[in-house]
Amino acid sequence: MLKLTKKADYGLMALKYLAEHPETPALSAKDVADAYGIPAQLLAKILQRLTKVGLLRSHAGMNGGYALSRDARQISAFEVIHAIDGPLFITSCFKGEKSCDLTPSCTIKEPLARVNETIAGVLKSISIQDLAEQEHAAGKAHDAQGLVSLTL
Amino acid sequence: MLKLTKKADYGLMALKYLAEHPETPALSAKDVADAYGIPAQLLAKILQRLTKVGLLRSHAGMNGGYALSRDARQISAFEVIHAIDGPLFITSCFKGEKSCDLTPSCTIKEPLARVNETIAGVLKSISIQDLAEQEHAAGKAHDAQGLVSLTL
DNA sequence: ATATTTCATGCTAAAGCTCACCAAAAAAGC
DNA sequence: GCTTTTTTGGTGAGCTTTAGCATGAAATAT
Repeated sequence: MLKLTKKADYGLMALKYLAEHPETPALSAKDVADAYGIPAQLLAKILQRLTKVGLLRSHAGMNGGYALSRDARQISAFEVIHAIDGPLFITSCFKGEKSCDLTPSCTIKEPLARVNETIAGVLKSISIQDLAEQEHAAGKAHDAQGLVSLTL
Repeated sequence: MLKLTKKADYGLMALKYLAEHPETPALSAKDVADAYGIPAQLLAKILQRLTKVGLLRSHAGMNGGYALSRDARQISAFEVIHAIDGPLFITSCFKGEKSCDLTPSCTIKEPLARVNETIAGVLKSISIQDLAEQEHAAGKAHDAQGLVSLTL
């Protein structure tokens, strides 16, 4: 449980791949799909969505493809996940703005909302660049330390 | 996305309700279901599972029902969620022990595993007692502060 | 014994996710 | 201008998960 969808995984992988190849002006959806062995059609849709929200810049035609619209350091994992999977709510209660449909007694959501914000904060603190660096510097101890406080 | 199931919600609500009524020796599934307006049959299954993992103690027969097997302070939200929804994995990659099925190139899972542990840590730091107190002391500033560190 | 309640299954809809197919528009190269 | 490459958009089928219901068996207090 509490896992994100394959779409989000694919999206993160694709952005990481783009971040690792800054020299090429654009990479096609098929290039990325082949590199990771993920379904091309599905990845295409994902990249389209990421383009629509402004994380990617698309270029049609030959030698076209996708490229990051910002520096990899400026794109958080949270943005990617949010763009693909929608708003993240840990409780299945609030599906929008209003609270529980029939149960006004869902007294759980308040404390869990804090948890929600904490998780969001963690994901916001991780950039695509972090994901890309992870591979090159596998096992290398990293000095950067994100501290997240949770107040109940 | 990234939301837990209604079952987990119901489970947390039920345990919180039990924690709020320590005077009664046992509460039936129907009592809890009626109190929150959640389907009784579904809640029964959830409580059965929580009993099986040892979080609850069941008592059959008349005036029977369920009761916490430990102090509410000793039961974490993580245990409840884990018991109901199974192990929490943020990536859809590792479905067990082995990594990605066809893609050995899922270079995302390592950094996300850290996120996973962080979230688990947050959930472990929250007890049923915390949930129960939340209602009585709504708006009251709480001194306890759980600190979770995330090292990328 | 009997009524009440938990326990243990199995089953059926409903929803979401994954993935594939197809046609159309855009841009570059010949 | 035509072809090729690539994005864009719609649609639908197969699958898994989830939510909820129904039913019967075991346990227990009165």
